[in-house]
Amino acid sequence: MSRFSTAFVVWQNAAMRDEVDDLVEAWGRERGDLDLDPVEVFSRISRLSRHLDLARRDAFTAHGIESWEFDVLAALRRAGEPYELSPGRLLRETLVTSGTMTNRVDRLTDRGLVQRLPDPHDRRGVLVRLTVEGKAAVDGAFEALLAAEADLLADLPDEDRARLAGLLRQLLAPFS
Amino acid sequence: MSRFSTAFVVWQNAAMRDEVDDLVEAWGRERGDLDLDPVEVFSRISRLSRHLDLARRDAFTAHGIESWEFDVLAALRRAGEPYELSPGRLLRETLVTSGTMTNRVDRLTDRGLVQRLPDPHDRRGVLVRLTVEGKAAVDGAFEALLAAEADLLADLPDEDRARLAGLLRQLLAPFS
DNA sequence: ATTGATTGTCTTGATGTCGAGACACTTCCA
DNA sequence: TGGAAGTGTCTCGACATCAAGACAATCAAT
Repeated sequence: MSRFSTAFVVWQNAAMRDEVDDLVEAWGRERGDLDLDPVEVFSRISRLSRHLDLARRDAFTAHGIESWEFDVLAALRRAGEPYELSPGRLLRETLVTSGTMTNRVDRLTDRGLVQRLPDPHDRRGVLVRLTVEGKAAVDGAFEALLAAEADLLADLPDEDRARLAGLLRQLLAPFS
Repeated sequence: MSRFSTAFVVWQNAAMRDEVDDLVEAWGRERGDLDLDPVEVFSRISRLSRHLDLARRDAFTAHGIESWEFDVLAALRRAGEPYELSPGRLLRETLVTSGTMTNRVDRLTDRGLVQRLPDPHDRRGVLVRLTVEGKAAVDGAFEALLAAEADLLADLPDEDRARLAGLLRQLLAPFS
C-alpha cells in the first residue's frame, strides 16, 4: 500500500469533498478575480483545529479534566522531575496572560492537582508543582488524547502522515 | 523543480526545526512508551491555527474590522446578492451560539455594516443584510487576508501546496 | 549603600461567549 | 378550526479571558 499511497491520495482527493470545497466554490462565484489557493490550506487548518478542540474536550472529560487544565498540567509533566515550573514559565508555555494563569493555578490547587511553593532561589517567585494526583490525571488524559488523535489519523497511510507533518513543519518553522 | 520536490521536502525537514519538535522531544523523554506520531500532525495544526488567528487580526485591523466581524460579514458576502441570511443560518455558518449572534448583529448594526429586516416569508424571522459599507469592508478585508496568507505560503512550491491541501482535506472530510 | 530599572506575580474592571430559558410565530394533525 | 409540537430569535446570568496597573523583590550601576 505504501508504494501506491500517492496515487491513492490523488484518487481520494478526486472523490472526496469537504466543507472547504464548498467555501472556496462560494467565494469563487462571488470573487472570481482572486486567487483562493491560500484558503484551501489555511481554512482547513482553522477548521481542523476547531474539530480537534472538540475531540480533545471529549477525550479529557472522560478523564475528568478540562482542556485548560490539561494545558497547564502537561507543561509541568513535560518538564520532568520534580515537575515544577514558575507561573511565568507556565504562561509562556501556554500562551495565556498572567491573570489567567493565576486563576488557573488557583483552581488547580483547589482540585489538588498542583501546589504552590515558594521559589528557594528568588523570593519574588513561586513554583507550581504537580501533585501525585495531578501527574496521574495528566498521564491518563494524555493517553486518551493520543488514542483519540490516532483515530482521526487512522485512514492516512504512514507515508502520508510523515509527509503531512513535514509540510506543516515548513509552515510553522518561521514562527518558531 | 517539481520533479524533485519530494526530495526537496525531505531535505528541508532534516534541516528545519520547529516548536513541535521540541514538544515531541520533551514528551519522548518523559513518556517514551507512547507513540507520539499524532502530536506531530495535530499539535502543528493547533499552533498554526493560533498563529493564523494573529495574522488575521493584523490584516483586519489595518482595514478597521475585527475577526468576529469578518466571520459574519464574509458569510453574508459569500451568499451573493442580495447578501441576506437569517440569524439562524449565520450562526450555523460561523459556529457560535444564538446569544452570541444576537450580540454580533447588534454591534454590526451599530457600525452600519449590516441591517436587520423582517423576513417577508416568516413573521417569526429576521434577515440580516449587508449594507454597501459592509460589502466594501468585507471585500477589502478579504483581499488583505489573502495577501497575508499568501505570504505565509510563499516558501512552499505550488506542488507542495496542493499536496498539503489534499492531505488536510482527507483529515477534514470525515467531519463534514 | 542607594537609586533606578527590571522582573515576577497578583488584582481589578471590562468584555465576549456560552447555556438555558422565554417568547412569538408557524406548521401539522385531528 | 383548534390545540400541540416545532422552529426562530432574543434575554439573562455565569464565567473565563484579557489588558492594565499595583506591588514586591532583585539586579545593576554609581
